[in-house]
Amino acid sequence: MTHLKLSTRPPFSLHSVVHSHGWVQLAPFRENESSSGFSYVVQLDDGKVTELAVSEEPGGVLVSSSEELNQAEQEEISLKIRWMLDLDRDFSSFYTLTRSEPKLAKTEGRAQGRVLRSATFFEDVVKTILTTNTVWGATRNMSRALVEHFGAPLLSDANRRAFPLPQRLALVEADELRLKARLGYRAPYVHELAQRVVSGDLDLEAFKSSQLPTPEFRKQLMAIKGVGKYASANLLMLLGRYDFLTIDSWALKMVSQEFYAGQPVGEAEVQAAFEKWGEWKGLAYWFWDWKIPT
DNA sequence: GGTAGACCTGGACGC
DNA sequence: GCGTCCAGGTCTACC
Repeated sequence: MTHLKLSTRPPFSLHSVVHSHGWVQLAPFRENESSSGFSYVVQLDDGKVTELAVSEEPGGVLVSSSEELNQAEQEEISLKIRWMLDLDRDFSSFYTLTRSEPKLAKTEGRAQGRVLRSATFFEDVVKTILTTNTVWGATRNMSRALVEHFGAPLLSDANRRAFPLPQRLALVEADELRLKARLGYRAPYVHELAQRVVSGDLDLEAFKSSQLPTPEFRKQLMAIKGVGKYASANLLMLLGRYDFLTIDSWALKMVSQEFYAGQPVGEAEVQAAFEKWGEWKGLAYWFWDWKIPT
């Protein structure tokens, strides 16, 4: 077992990152309620599969690997966890704005802002496609089935597997994805995505550091089959681009209830409601203290 | 550019 | 237990 300690920019709360959205419920994540952290099975560049247990400690997080790691593997894990938890981002200007908004009054105290990501952007794109046009339970089932059938196993426990690499999914027929992972009509989208990544046609990991303006970047995301308006906005959030809102049916319902007395609203009204938040509008929307309709 | 219909799964509901 | 209906985004064909 190898332990790594990673520092973070304060304020930081691992609990807030883990509960920022539902990703921790999707395999190969597993929530650890006793430590307010999580575990995650990952396949490293050299092929090694290890399970990481992540918990909070003063000044940062502790990462415990189930396998012994050499220096290069430790550095790879550090980079992955820093990305997954967005440890280096500065949220101070967002918190300055939230201090004058009662609906976001608790955000700074809870250190909310960081959004949990998967280790690779490929994994996040696939999972986002799995959230479209379905209920959350089905998304969880599809993600779990992908991992169970196509993920690389831990040497010590074949029941724990990493999220499948694009190389693996590119070799699987779309029909097999449909049948075994119950992906339905999404199967050819995931299959084509994996093939494009493997062929070099699409460098998804480079998206993490793209400098393109958000509107153009969004067009790139929407060029991926299966990624439309909602999915692209969700992926922009995951990449730390908060100047674009995730508008889905839930957003329309919430904004209608919160700002328009229950009257039907469209995308324009949702955008208008959060326009003043500028580069932080996605986060303001995400952590807003909504009035949940009864 | 806008719109209608198909795609697929799982939950809710009625019988 | 079985059948039916519906919600949930995106794509494609068509206008």
